[in-house]
Amino acid sequence: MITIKEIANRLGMSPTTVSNVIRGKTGEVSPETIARVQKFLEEVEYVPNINARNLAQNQSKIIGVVLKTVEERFTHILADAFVSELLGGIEEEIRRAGYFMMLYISDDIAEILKYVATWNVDGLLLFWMQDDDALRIYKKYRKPVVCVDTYIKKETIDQFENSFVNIGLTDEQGSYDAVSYLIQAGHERIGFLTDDLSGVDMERFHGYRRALADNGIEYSDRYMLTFRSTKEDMEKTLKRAAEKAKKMTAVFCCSDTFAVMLMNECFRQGIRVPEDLSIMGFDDSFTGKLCRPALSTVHQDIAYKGELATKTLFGMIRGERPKENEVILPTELIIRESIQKISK
Amino acid sequence: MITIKEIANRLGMSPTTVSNVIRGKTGEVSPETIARVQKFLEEVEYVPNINARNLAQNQSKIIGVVLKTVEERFTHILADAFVSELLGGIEEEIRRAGYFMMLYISDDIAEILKYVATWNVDGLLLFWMQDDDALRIYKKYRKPVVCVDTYIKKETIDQFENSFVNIGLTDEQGSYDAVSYLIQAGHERIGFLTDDLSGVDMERFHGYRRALADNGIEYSDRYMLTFRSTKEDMEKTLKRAAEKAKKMTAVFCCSDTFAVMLMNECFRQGIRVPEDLSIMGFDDSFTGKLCRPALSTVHQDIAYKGELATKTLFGMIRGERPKENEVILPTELIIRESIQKISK
DNA sequence: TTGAAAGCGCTAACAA
DNA sequence: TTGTTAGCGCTTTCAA
Repeated sequence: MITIKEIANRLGMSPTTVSNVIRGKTGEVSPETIARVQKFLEEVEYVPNINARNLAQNQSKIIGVVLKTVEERFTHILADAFVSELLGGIEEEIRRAGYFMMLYISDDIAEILKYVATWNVDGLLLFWMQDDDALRIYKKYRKPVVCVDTYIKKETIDQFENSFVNIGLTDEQGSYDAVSYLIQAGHERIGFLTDDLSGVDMERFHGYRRALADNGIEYSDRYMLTFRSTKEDMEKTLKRAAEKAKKMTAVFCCSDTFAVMLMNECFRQGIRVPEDLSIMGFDDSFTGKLCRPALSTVHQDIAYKGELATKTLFGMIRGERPKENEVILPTELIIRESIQKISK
Repeated sequence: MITIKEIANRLGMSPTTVSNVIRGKTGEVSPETIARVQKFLEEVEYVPNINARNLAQNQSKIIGVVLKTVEERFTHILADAFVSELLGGIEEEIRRAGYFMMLYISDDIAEILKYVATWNVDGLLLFWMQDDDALRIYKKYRKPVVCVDTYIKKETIDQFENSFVNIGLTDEQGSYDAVSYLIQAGHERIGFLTDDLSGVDMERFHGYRRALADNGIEYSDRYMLTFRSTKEDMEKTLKRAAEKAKKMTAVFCCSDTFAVMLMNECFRQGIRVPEDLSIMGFDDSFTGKLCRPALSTVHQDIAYKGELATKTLFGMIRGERPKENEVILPTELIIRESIQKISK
């Protein structure tokens, strides 16, 4: 690969001039020189060494995308429909901005911080962070960060010195709407399916509880259906959840992925959907759109969420202070076939 | 961020010594020094600047993953179930090896080459390349490359100087098996659904043709069902494909994604699956596993394919010459519910 | 308008 | 066993 120095030699000028042309600092270069250099650059197909540039400029043109995963997850996190749709939106925005995406997947915040520092990443996209994790990252990192689907305490936000930004969703309301619909349809024994009752799922749980309460239905722990989504436990706990669900008439699931998995487990166990059990999902991801019976779910625009988060991040990188520290995207209830009206 | 030089100053020793400790070149350093340095490194939480290291060593610790996409694809390529499962396998292997993954998505080989050169990527994973594209990349790049699902001409292989490696599949046989099964089940008017009749799909088409021929069924163009998978055309051409399929009793699809989309379009148009139309997929991806009626399909181990490709690449990076320039992974026919036996 | 020179943080050849 | 020094390719300040 040819270097600037070499080009300068061959053209009989200084590296500075060549560099100036390359970087479009053309105010300081005469038109003829510009033309000569540009012509030559094309001839030799010059490609800059980004490591050298980054070192000199103390930047990286990399956006770090941080996915906290659990060890031994039942499938790789990238294979999840929700995640991959989200990443699609993000990748496209990053590419459009002339940046590069680097994925940091780990269950260990310290490790992620190490990667981010070592690559000198220009901006960070954080997903589903727990309270202190986002703050820990920010405290060390001190460059633009945008969170997605992150609920943190008021006190924690204050420590962010006005630079906490989250792209969220009307999780509570979305789940409230969905569960209310189930209740309108005659259901009372409504399960709640999750694998980790925190963050987003906790909000959805609140919505679920509120809908029950508003309709005078008493909540009971028996309605909690919980997966352990490791390779080892998934099958077992899925099976158990479906069995437990036999005592109910409907289940609200915290994601379409889970809803569809439950649906399939039901088929396996001879539980008919929706005749024996109504199922409601959340996300309206690709998976959910294509299953049968078609899944009723809480729609969100997944790819747009990723796009918006990325755009917001680039705004901050350009030095714009975000107007608000939270953007809450809407949800919409979509009714398809997986829910049956029943008479009490 | 603290630098090696700074550390050396504070410890009253030379940068070389510190660097040697960091890189585990401990043969040349006394135990006491090692201990002192290591203790200090932890104290100050030293993180190397990877740009500087890469510049000095002329490497990058990056594996480039090249996905050639079409402009205005109907969904982002990352959102495809097959792609995301594959990437899952790859990402995990790359991470395990202590490398980093960078995605290069473009419809333009020249652009991809630019990225690869600019980042000085240590190895390249190429997918579904057309004949000359893989060669063009290799010719310029001249570092380890592993292709996945790439069919190229014999002459082209020769130009690779023994360093062409492909991880492939028994595409032709897999499709032959599937279509043969359909024929055994009494089908004769069997459609073939693809969006781009080249590479992998072309092989599958060969298998389809061979199965027809072996059973004395004449092929006709009328059986070709073709999507145009851009945002604009997808819906329209999907609709048309389903309509065309009304004249058939079965359709073999080149991917589960397409199979499931067709299935849904059928529901929309009131075509019952499998009563009116049997559908066979290919890949056995997550999407296909969860739809109803459960999809009959040609199974392949997608994540493993990614893993194997990545492992092979790392072998080459370590300087091992690959034993063979092609590994062909097996397929297996999986019969679920989307196919109906019919009497002729 | 152009060029010389220092420096980004690290590695590596060589000397001590 | 440790240190000196040059250099990776680029940017940037400052002088010409």
